[in-house]
Amino acid sequence: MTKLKDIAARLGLSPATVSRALNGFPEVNEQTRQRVQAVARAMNYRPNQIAQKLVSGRSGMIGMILRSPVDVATDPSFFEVMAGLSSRLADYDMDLVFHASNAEDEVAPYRRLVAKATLDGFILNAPTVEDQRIQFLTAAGVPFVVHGRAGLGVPDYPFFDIDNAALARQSVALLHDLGHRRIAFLNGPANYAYAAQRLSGFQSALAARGLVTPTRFIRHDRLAEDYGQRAAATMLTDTAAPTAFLCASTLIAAGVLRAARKAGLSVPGDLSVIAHDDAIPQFRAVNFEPALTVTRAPIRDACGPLTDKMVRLLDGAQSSDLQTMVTADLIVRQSTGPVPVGQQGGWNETSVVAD
Amino acid sequence: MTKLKDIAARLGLSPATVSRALNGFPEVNEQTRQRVQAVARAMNYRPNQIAQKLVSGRSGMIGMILRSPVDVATDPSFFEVMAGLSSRLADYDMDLVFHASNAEDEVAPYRRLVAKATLDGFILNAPTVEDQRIQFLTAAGVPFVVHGRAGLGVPDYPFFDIDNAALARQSVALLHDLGHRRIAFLNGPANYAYAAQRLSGFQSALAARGLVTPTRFIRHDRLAEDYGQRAAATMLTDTAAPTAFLCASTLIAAGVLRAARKAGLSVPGDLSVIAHDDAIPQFRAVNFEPALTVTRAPIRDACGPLTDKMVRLLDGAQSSDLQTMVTADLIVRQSTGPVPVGQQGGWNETSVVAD
DNA sequence: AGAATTTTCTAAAACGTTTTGAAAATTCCC
DNA sequence: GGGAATTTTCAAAACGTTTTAGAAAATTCT
Repeated sequence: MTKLKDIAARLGLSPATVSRALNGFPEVNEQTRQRVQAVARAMNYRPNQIAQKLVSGRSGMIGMILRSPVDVATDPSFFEVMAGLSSRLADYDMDLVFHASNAEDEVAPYRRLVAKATLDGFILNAPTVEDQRIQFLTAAGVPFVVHGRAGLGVPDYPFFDIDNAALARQSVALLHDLGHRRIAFLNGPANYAYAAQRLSGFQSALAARGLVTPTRFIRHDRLAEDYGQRAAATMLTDTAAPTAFLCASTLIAAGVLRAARKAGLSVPGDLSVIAHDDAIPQFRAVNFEPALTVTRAPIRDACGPLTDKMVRLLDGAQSSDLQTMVTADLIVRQSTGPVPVGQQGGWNETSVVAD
Repeated sequence: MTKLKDIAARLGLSPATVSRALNGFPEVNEQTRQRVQAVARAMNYRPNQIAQKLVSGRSGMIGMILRSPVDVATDPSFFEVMAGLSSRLADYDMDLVFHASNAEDEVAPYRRLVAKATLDGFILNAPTVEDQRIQFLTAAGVPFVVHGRAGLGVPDYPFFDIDNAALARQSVALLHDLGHRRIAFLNGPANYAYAAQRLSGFQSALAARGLVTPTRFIRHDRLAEDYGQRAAATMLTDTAAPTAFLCASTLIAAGVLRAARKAGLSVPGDLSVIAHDDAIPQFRAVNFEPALTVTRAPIRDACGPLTDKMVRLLDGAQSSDLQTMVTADLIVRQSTGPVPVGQQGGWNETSVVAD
C-alpha cells in the first residue's frame, strides 16, 4: 500500500502539500498539483480511510437496523431502500452498516450502537405513530434521518416522506368523481404513521364530500395478499357492499382482485380498485389483470434524498432545511370505473344504505 | 468522550498501562487492573474503534454484496443470512457492511471495494458452479468465506455448506423405498452450485437403484411457487406422469401441491411430494396442507459457523481447517406415501413406461 | 547485603491522514 | 532594487489507540 509519505518522498514534497494537492485545496500550485496527481495515479495511491476517519472524527458509517420479525413481515420495502441507500452512500465514500435485532425492545440496538459511538448516524424506516427510536435518538443527540415521519404534522427532524394524507384524498376524489359513494379502505397496520396519515386523509376527503364509511369497512393489517382477499371477501357479502376499494398496497389489491373474481364480480364493471404503489420491482401494478389504478411513489426515489439529507445533516445543516414531502402520482389504469347503476347509494352513520 | 489518557491522568498511570490493564495483558498488577477497570467503568470509557483499527490495520468490517436483481428474486435466504451474520459479528465487535450492485458484471463491486481496501473480508452467498467472485477474490488474496461452495468437490477456501448431493440421495431413497420409480425433480437454477450438487446426488441415487428420470422431468428454475405449479401441471398430464416430486424448496412444493389439487390428485394418496426446507420463517413447511416431508437444514445455522470461520481466517487460520459440510435432517411428514397401485412402473431411457 | 531476576510500569514510536502556524518563494508596486 | 503583498510550501502537531524498548521497582537468590 502506497501512502502519502511515499508520494511526498518521490516528489521531494511534504505530505502536507501532497494531501492538499489531492484534496483540491486552492493554495497549491496548479503545476505541482498535476505532478502530484500523476504520481498518485502511477503509484495507485488509495487514501487509508481509517486514518482519514481518525482525524476527521467521522466514521463514514451510517447504520440501519432491521426490526427482525416486524420489518421482514411487514415492510417489503426495507431491503429495497437499503439497496438504494448503499449505492448512494457509496458515492460519498460512506458505508451502510446493517444490524438486525429481534429484541422486543426496539430501542435496545440503538442504545448499544450509540454507546459504541462508531456510527455517524442512523437512517430509520417505517416510523410508528409515536416512534420510540426517534424519541431515543433525539434525546441522545445522535444524527438521524427518517424515511417517513411520525405523527400527522411536520416534525422537527430531517425526513423524506410522501404526502400520505393527500394520496388518500386523491384516491377518494377519483372514486367519488366516478360516482362511488361506498368506499372501503384496506389500510396498513394501525400503529404505523403512514397508515394514520392515510386514514386521516381518507376521513377528511370523505367528510369534505359528505360521505361516510362505517368502521367495519376500514381495516388495518399487514400488507399481504391474503389480508386483501379475506377482508374483501367478507365485505363483499355485506348487504351494502362497497363499490370501491382503496388499498394500502398493490399486494392487498391483488387479494381484493382475487376475492372479486371468486365472487363473480368484474373489475372495474362491478367493483373499482385503487391502490398505493411503492413500485417495488417484484409486484408490478401494470401487470395486474386488469392493470391497476394507483397512486404511485417509487420507494427508490427516497434513497437519493435520504442520503443527501444525512450528508448535509452531518455537515451541520439545520433539520428544518432537510425535510421533504412529495406527492404521489395518480395513475389511472383499468381497475377503476364508474359506479355500477343501482349502487350509487352511500352509507350513512349507522351504515344503512340510503339510495 | 473519555479517552485512555483521561483515565491514565486520573490514576497517575501511563496510557500504556491502562491499555494493557483493560486488554487483559498479564504484565500488569492485578490490583492496579482492578483500579483501572473501576475508573474506566466510572468514566464510561469506550475505546475509539477507529483508533484501534488504525493501529491494528484491521477495519473490523466485513462486506456482503447483494447482486441486485439476481439475488432478490432468486435467493430469499439472502437477508435471513445477513440478519444472522450481523448479530454474530456484533459479538466480535465487527460490523457487516452492505452493498448492492445492479451491475451486469458481478465482480465489479468487489473490485471497487478491494481497491478501497477498507474491508477486512467478504462473505459470499449462493455461489455459481464457476463463481467469478470467488476466482477474483482468490486471485486478489482477499479473505473471504463462502456460504455454500462452487463445484462438486471440496474447494480450497473456507466455506459452510450443506451436503446437497446427500440430501438429494436421501430424498430419492425415501421415495424409492416407498415404491416410487417415477420421480421428477424440480431443481433450482442450473447455474447455482447447490443445484448442480443436488442434481449429481439425484442422478447417482437413481443409478444406484436402477432408476431413470427422463430429462423432461428434471427442471431448473427460480425457487418460486408458480414455477412449481406450472412445471408440475404439465408433467402431470404426461401419459407416464411422475408419482413423486422432489422440490428444491418448500415454495416450489407449494406450487406442486396447488397443481395436484387442481388436477384432482390427492397428496400423498396419488402423489408424493418432498422438498428441501431452508427453514425460512415466512414459509413454514409444517403448516402446509398436508404437512410437508422435507430434508431440513435451517439456513440460520450457517451464520454462527460463517462468522467463526471469518474471524479465524483473519487470525491466520488455514483455509483447510475452515471447511464445514453438514447433512440435512430428513423429516417425514404427511406429503409422502406409498406409490399408488398400478403406478409402480418406472421410466426407461426412452421414457416409455415398463410396468 | 549485593547481584540477579522478575514484576510492573513508562516514554516514545507507530498507524496514515489532515490541519495549524510559520517559513520560503514568488510576484507586485513604486 | 527594495519592501510589501501574495502565493506556495513545509515542519510539526493532532486524532486515540497499541506496541516496542527499556527503566524502575520489587522480589528472589546466594
